[in-house]
Amino acid sequence: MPGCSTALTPDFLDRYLPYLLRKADQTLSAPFYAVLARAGVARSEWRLLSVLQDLGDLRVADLAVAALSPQPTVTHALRRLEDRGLVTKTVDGDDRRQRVVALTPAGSTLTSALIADATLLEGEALAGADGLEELAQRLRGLTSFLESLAATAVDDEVWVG
Amino acid sequence: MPGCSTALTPDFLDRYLPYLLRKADQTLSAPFYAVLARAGVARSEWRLLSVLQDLGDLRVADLAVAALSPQPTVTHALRRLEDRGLVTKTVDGDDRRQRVVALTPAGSTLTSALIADATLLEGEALAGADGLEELAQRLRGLTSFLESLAATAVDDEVWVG
DNA sequence: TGCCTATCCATTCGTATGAATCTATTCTCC
DNA sequence: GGAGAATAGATTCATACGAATGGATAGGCA
Repeated sequence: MPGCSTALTPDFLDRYLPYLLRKADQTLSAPFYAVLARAGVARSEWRLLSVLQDLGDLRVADLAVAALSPQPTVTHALRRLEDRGLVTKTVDGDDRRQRVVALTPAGSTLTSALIADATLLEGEALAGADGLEELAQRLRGLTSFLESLAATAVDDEVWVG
Repeated sequence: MPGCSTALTPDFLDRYLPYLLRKADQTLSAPFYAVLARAGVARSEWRLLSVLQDLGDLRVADLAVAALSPQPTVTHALRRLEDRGLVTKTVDGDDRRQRVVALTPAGSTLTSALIADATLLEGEALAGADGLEELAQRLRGLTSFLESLAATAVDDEVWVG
């Protein structure tokens, strides 16, 4: 008999934080993904647009970090957004390797509308849920805790290996 | 001058729960993704394997729901896993449209090892962080809250539209 | 200055993805 | 029991993805 019908690791997922985080994200984001589809904006593109609107002009590398995306994915998405006239890329004056990415007025208008929709939908979905600010605070805290660990680990590598 | 150098929606992302959830997930999961890459297991495949190990044999549709993946993505990934001898698909006796997916012994062994690694890495990363059980509890609560809302909305559609 | 290394971003290229669609099977109701 | 609706999952196909790599520029050092 190939296969085992009994779970050998019961409740692993229910305690595994990445699974819980992803599930909460998907459940919460699902309605907004429909908005994005109607606007013809891919999720990877939305991440770039929202970061640019939030943080202002950025270099490609910083954009990749902030948008939680690999750099080639960012470059590909930027080309699509540039073709649609939503962003511009200009060579940095000081360091000509760098490209500064900026929203165009059209891009900013579209992104503002999307952010408004996202905020509205999030508000609707979370109306009645409590302790959200604390949840957000815990998530920020967890992430910065993990990032500081990673930074330490990198330093160790430099010293040891 | 195309582009606006000032952020028009400052701190949107820092308050937007899906962004915080995704960022926490990626930061926490990064080390394990390296393990997966070494094992030659794609993330979409890992999600299927871990669900099967956790919940036991499942139909394709249930697997898609539990793995948070679209059904065609699941079917594609299952073919790859079947080719590698890690899962089997058998036609259900009662309803011959349904396929029951099960881990093979090899699949179960591999998945157990991956889950052990995931658990270990998670433990290392989170050592020193506190309030994790409460965070997990809040995430489970948030997700089930959102799911119950969605169920209500669907019911409303049935009654109204 | 000239060379070596590091960094930034673009490009290549094979693979994964998922919306739309199709086939097979089951259910419903007359 | 037969027609039509509903459901499970496979397939198609255009596109996105991202690991690996390349080309261009900058920085460090003899």
